[in-house]
Amino acid sequence: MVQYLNPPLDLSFAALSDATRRGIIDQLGRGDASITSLADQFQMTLTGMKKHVQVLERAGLVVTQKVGRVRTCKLGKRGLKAEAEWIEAHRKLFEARFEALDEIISEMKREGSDD
Amino acid sequence: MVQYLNPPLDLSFAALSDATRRGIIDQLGRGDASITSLADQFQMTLTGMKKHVQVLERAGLVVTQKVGRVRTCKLGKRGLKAEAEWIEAHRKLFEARFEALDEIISEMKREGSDD
DNA sequence: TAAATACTGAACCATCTGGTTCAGTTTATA
DNA sequence: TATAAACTGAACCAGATGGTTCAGTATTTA
Repeated sequence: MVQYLNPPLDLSFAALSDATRRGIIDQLGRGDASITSLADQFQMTLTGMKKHVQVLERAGLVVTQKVGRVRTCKLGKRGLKAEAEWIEAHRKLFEARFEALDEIISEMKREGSDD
Repeated sequence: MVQYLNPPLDLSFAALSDATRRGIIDQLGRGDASITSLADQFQMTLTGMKKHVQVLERAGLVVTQKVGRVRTCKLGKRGLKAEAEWIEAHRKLFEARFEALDEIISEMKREGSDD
């Protein structure tokens, strides 16, 4: 058996699998925001929004800081590097597979039906 | 409120959030495989593996075809384009944010403490 | 044609998810 | 100092997830 463990990828892909959370990232790209303002924008309770932000925080995509009674959320420095790398590496795998198929198909066309 | 809906991204990011499923993609990059061979490699019941493959199939990342009693799994033509695009677009957002911060910091250093 | 192989579907299970409400606590503001 | 604002935590809920077992069906193979 082969082991494929990468907890940070698990957490960040899971975080990105929800449209609201992708929207929060979008929003934070336009400027830092409080839990309240995010909750307003996404028409959700404060508690609900807090949970989403926590998911993003555990994935390292967002960092928060509480000053006074306001918790400000911003994009994390960690960014999406690891995710981009996984995706790009595997895009190549996908493409390589199709090239291999294309070769086989061309081969078959050249030789008639074989194998 | 803003609406951020993109069902395919939901499905594919969710599919990618599991290490076993990322491993299956890895494996299919090295060649097509039956449910049985995947179940062996990942030490899982056939039924369990079938579910994982179904998740990947619904996300469009894998296609399968049953010939005789064997179901062969291969990487889907759809690939990871949409996912790569989302990630790249948002990596830029992350970076832009930090550049903005850097500017503010430099500004503050130049002018002493202000604002 | 009998036995083995490969899959499939239903049912179950514990845990996680995406939301809620309600009852606090802490911090500003009038 | 009383009230409002912003958050927090616990508890609940329905439904999804990641696995399992068990009982089939369909297809090879001996």
